[in-house]
Amino acid sequence: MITAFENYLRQETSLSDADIHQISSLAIRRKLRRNEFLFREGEVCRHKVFVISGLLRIFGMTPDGGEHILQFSPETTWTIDAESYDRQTPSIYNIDAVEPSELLLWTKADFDSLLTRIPQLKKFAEQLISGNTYSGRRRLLTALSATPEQKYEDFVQTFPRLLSRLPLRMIAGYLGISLKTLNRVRQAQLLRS
Amino acid sequence: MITAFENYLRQETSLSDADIHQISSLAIRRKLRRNEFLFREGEVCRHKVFVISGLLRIFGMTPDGGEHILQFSPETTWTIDAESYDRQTPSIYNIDAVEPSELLLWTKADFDSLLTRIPQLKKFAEQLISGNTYSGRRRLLTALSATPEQKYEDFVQTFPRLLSRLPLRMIAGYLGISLKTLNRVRQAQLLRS
DNA sequence: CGGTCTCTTGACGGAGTTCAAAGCTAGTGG
DNA sequence: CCACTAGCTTTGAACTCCGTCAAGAGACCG
Repeated sequence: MITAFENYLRQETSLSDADIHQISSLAIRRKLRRNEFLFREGEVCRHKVFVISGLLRIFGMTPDGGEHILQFSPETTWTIDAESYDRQTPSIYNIDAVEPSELLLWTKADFDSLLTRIPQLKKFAEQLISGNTYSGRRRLLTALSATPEQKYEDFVQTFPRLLSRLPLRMIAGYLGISLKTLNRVRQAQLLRS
Repeated sequence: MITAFENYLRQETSLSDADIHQISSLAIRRKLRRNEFLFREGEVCRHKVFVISGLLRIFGMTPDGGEHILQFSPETTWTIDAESYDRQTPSIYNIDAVEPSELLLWTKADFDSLLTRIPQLKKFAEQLISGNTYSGRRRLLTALSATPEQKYEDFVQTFPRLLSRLPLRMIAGYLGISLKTLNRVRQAQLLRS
């Protein structure tokens, strides 16, 4: 469990074993069942979250119950509502588990102290945040300009691994199209091949 | 011109006059005419940009010539393709001037050295970047979930000052709807009041 | 003063949404 | 481990709303 996280750090960073140990020693373990919420809109996001196994999603809800998904977080990725976490203000998003998941959590206080003590960790964290910002921007452009076909094609290219793990209605909720349209697109794609 | 920038820094930060002077002494002045490009997709974004006066936009182009606008930058704001700037890779976006504009530019080398020399500037820059990321995320949610009416209403609330300065086709390009639909929405809104 | 860009409007076509029903799958609980 | 059920997928029909095409009037700039 924890070793999965430590291996991840060894692979992705050049942190020392001592540092890695220090980081994971402050982690809180947590499991989520399928469909269980990590937190709901209105609450404050109090933890950094690393997904060891499983799959989370962060999404917003419309008054009529529609779910619009901003991001999926499969194993060996981080997730969080950065805005709520940084400012400690109520979040407008929800996070729940698409699959049964194992998580590591850090309180903001703990993680902040790690960031000051381990500059290399800070640099790594900043890289991750930047990458997230960039892909968010690309995604906004796609949302504004692409047809449903292009959106789906884009999704398949970007997340081939997730395709089989997600209910179609979530893919639709991620792409911002209706389930019906998603089916049409997939139908058309089958005929082409 | 430059004083406008220095006043901005005095107001928004607690930087010393010496620091402020150091920052502005490395700035390059630049003017853009209406519709003039700051850079085009395929080029590398080599400068930090502060808008003293005027109005810029950053946008992506579709093969058929459609312009999809990611962000407007009026006076006393910063703009940039962060992804291209940070990694020094070709950008997929364009930046041009909606109005005649006066800019300050810093090369990446110069600005990086300022960031190391003036920690407070670094902190300020990080705040700006975060804020940008957060609003980008909120915007993605809107793009995915809102109706044209809601998108327009949202725009009016968020940028009341920009409304009269922008051609309608750019507002449409920002909201991801057609000019025709935008007109319909505005028509309906007139009738309601 | 000419020309380009902008805004507005109309008609039309079609793509996407909504509603509904049916069969199937997979997760749950006994 | 099996049976049941809730949820998922697929499909159809009808409709709505948005986009495309087109034309004309007006505003602004050079």
